[in-house]
Amino acid sequence: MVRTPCCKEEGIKKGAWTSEEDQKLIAYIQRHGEGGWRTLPEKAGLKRCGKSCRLRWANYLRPDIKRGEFTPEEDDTIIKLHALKGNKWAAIATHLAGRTDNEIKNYWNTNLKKRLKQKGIDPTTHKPIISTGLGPETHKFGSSGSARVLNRVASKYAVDLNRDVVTGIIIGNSTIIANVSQNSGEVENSTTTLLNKTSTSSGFSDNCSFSDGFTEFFSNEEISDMYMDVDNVGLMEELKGILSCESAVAGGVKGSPEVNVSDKMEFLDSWNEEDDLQKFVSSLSCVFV
DNA sequence: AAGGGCCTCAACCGCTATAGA
DNA sequence: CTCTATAGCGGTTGAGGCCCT
Repeated sequence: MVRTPCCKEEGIKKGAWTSEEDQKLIAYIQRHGEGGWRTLPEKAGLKRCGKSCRLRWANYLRPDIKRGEFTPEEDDTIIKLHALKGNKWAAIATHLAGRTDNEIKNYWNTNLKKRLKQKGIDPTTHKPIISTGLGPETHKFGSSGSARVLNRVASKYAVDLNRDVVTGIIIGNSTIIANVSQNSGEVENSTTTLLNKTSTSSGFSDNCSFSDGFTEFFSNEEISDMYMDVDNVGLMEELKGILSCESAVAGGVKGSPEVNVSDKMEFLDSWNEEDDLQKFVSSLSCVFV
């Protein structure tokens, strides 16, 4: 099979952009907006292929691009999101305002990957590289587990997850959860319990495993494919595990009432029928949409 | 000062996804 | 439904700068 070349024309320039070329591209986009990359070079008077123009604009010339060093907070977010999504640089970039996928990818490959290795963490699996001899230390009921259960419930009852809340759970950002929680009106105890747990659990601590493939968080179809055959027993067990986890500390979500362990267990004891799960889904007003 | 090795990051390449005819 | 053009993504490359000997 013969591939269609990216740039048909001869005499197309490659390599580093000159400031003159940059100015031409900026001026053209300011006048006509983004898009139409195929025809843009000719119209803008550039001897470049459209793809090259798009990349130059997206990765370097766009006015909203943030320059300079990555902050520790950004580092943290990238590591967490990489554990969650893998090498989905564009998806990761959507969580870092002003940073491009290319920039994040380069930064990961040149800095963060090494840093994780130095800490004894496999940058691909985000698990410790050196075995303790006692088997892998993973948190069954960390935030990843909580989010996984939400996925399973969502897929079973064909509802969509509120991405903001789930993202908050995944990256351990209680502010996101709290904001959405407060905006969604009254939140029942079950929601509060789960959010308290998920927002204050070990989350992305060193021994928390993220090898479960959480890219599915953001597509209900993907979730369904993976979890359609999950039975209620498994769901109930995981939910019970999350809600009864001893390390859970209530009060992680601002403005949420604290929930004590006996409350949780009383709540769980009543969960024996399929429609209890359905009630659970409808009660999680700020998680499911 | 020279040059070799390493690192960074902009840019390219190949592929897939998507829209529209 | 099929085909084609275009956009977008992720992996890879290579120029240039820096550091060390």
